[in-house]
Amino acid sequence: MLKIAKSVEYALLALKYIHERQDLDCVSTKVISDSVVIPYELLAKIMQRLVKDEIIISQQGTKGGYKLAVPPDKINITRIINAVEQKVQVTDCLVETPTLNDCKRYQDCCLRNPLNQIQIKINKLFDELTLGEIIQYN
Amino acid sequence: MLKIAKSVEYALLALKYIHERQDLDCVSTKVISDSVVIPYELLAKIMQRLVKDEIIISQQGTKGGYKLAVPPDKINITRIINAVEQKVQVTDCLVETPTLNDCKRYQDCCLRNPLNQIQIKINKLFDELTLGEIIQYN
DNA sequence: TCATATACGACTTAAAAAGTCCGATATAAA
DNA sequence: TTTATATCGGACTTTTTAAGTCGTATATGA
Repeated sequence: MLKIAKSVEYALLALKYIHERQDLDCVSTKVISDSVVIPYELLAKIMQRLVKDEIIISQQGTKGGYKLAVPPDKINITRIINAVEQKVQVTDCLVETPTLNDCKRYQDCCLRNPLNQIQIKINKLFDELTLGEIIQYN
Repeated sequence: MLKIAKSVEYALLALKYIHERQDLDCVSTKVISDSVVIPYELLAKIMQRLVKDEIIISQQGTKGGYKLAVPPDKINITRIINAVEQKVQVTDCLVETPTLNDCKRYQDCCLRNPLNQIQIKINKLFDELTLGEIIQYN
């Protein structure tokens, strides 16, 4: 439990790789997937999500690829997570106005409140961590 | 991603229920599963794990059941989580001396270090939260 | 116009979580 | 001492989610 999705790890690794190759105009999915060892098709999908969220900029066609849209220390991990994953919750019933569908015992669920506190604190951890801090290792 | 296992939620709910029924000598799995609405067989397994970790005390046979082994504010959530779940890690490769089996890119994995920092902070959140604090709601 | 890219959706497979079943042992009470 | 009601413990099945794959369309530099 409490596991970070592979797609988030792959996104971080790919973003690091792109940053290291700033000298190049852009880096292709193929090159990244070969270098970092990430399944090509999967990485391709992740890259597209990062483009949508304007974390990277794409260049289509031959000699195409991606480059960072923002310097690494201006991007926090929350933004990357949200770009790549949809369900990022400690428990399912942490929605504004839960119904029986979201929380079987929503009328007197003693867990929702404290778990929400946990959720807020975990979110804060990722808010305060930037891509720049991650990629400084190694 | 980052989801808390149902078994942990069930454990917390069950422990709360037992605490509320301190007046009784002990509470059976049947009564808890009916009251809190948790699948009986699943809860039975969870209760056994809580016994093994000496969070609750069991009384076998007719009129048997469980009671808390310790007051709720003396049990932190980490202990409950560890009793009930085995794999509680942000990423798989957070082991002492990772091999290629644990981490495909362990030789120059730039993620292990920062993710471990995250792991430590999340662990701290659960260390500092007691069952007493959880069950005070509602 | 061709080779090499990204874009996007649908699909399949694999792994993990959740839930079930079964046979055993313990024990209070009839 | 028998019976009903519990816990105990492992194996198993089902469901859900995550991970990975495939196919087709579009863009673009050489």
